[in-house]
Amino acid sequence: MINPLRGMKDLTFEESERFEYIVNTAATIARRYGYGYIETPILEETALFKRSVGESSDIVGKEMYQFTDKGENDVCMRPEGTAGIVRAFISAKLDRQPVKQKFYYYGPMFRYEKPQKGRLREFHQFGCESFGEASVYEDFTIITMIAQIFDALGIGYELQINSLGCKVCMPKYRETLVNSLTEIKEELCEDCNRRIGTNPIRVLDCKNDKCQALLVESPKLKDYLCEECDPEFRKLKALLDQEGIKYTVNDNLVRGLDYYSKTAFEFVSSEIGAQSAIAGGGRYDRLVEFLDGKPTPAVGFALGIERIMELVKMPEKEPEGYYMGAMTPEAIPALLKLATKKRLTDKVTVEYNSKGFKSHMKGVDRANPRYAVLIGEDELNNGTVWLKDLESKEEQVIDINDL
RNA sequence: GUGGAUGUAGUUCAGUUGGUAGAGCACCAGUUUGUGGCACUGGGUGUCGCGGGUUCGAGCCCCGUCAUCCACCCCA
Repeated sequence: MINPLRGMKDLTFEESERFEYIVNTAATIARRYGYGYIETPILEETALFKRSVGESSDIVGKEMYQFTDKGENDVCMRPEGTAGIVRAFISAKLDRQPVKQKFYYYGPMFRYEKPQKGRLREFHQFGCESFGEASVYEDFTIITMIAQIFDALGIGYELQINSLGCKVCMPKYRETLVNSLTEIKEELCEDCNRRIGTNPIRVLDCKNDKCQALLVESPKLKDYLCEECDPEFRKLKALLDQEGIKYTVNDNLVRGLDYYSKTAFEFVSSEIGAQSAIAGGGRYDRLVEFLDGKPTPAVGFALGIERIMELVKMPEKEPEGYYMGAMTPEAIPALLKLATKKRLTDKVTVEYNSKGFKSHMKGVDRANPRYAVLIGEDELNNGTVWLKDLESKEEQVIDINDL
C-alpha cells in the first residue's frame, strides 16, 4: 500500500468540508474588501524566495523543497505565498501603474519540517496582499478584515501587534542592538550568537529563558521608532481601540520573514497546541523593490487553514435533495431519467441496486435527503412514483411526470 | 535536526508469567418486497507497522527500521 508522504494529508468528508467552508468564508469577506482572486504557480525559481523571505530565515535556510529540474533550473515548491504574488504583480508590470491592487489567494505551501500538531509539510494558506496603499489605515483595515473572518467562523483569538520600523529607524536601532548584544555575547545561546551576525532582530524572539532574562535590558525597538513610524503605530492602536478590537503589543513579535516592516501582527489561539499562530502578516513596503519592481508599498497576511480547521464550528447540515431507489430492476431506467431531470436543480442520490423497502430506507438515512422517491412494481406499471417528504413525514403516490 | 510516547479489525481499544487474537461502535445479511432511525438473530472483515533475532512456541522479550502523535526549534 502506498501512503501519503510524511507530513502530507488527504482531506475527505468532514475535513474537506471544513476546508471549503473556511476558504469560502474568507474569500467572501475578502471580496467585500475589494480583493480579487489571484492564482500563481506552486513551483518558482529558488532565487525568488532567497531574495524575499531571506536566506537567514529557517524557511529558506533548511526547509525548502528545492531541486534542479530537467532544464537545469534551480527551483522550489513555494514555502509561503507572498513572494509569488509579489513576483506576479511585478511580472504583470502592475508596479508601473499608480493603481491600487488587492489580491486574495489560497493553496498549498511546502516546508520540509518535522511534522507535529498544526505543522505539516504540505499545508494550506489563505492570504491577501494589498499593493500601492501606504496608509496605516490599510493596515488597520486588513486587521479588521481578519477579525471579521474569524468572527464569521466562530473562532476566538488573541491579536498581537508590533511595529518593526522602516528604512530610516530600523538601521539605527539595529546598530544599537548589535552593540548591546555583543556585550552580553558570551552568555547568550548558540543560536542567538549566530543571529547577531545574520539577523539580530530575531535574537529578541529567542525562546530560551536564560536569553530572555538577559534581553530584558536590551534596547527596545519602540523607543527607536522614527517620526513617521511612531505616530503611525499610535494611530493604528487608536483605530483598533475605536473599533473595539482587543490586542496586546508584543515587542518581541518580529516575524520570521525578512521582508516585513512597520506594522506586524499575529493572531494566536490557545486551543490548538504549541503551533498557535493562526494568522500572521504585516507591511512590506520594500519587497516589491527588492524583487526589481518600482517601489510600491504593500501590506498582507496569511492564515493557516489546517490550524483553523481544528477550531471552526461547522453549521449544521440541512437535509437536501432526493434519494431515488427501485424495488424492481426494471424500474431503474425510469429512475435514471427522472434523476437527470431533477439534477438540473437539485441534489440527487440514486441507488442502482434494486432492493427491499427497508434497505432503501437505510440508504435514505445515510444520504440525508429531504425527499425519498421509490419505484416498485405497482408504481412502474402505473407510471407513478412513491414520494415521501422526510421532514413532514407525508407521503404520496404521484405521476412520474409531476415530480 | 533533538527528545518522549505510540503502532493489534473500517474505527476506538483490550490482550495476564511467552501457548497461534478479542470487545464496543461501524459495516453486511436476515427477521420484513412496502414504512426508516429501535429491537432481535447471524456474519470477523486481521501481513498484530515492517525486517531480523531469542525460543519447542512471539502480539508480548531483544535489535534494527518505518510511520504516527506530542514537545523543542521554527512558523500559518
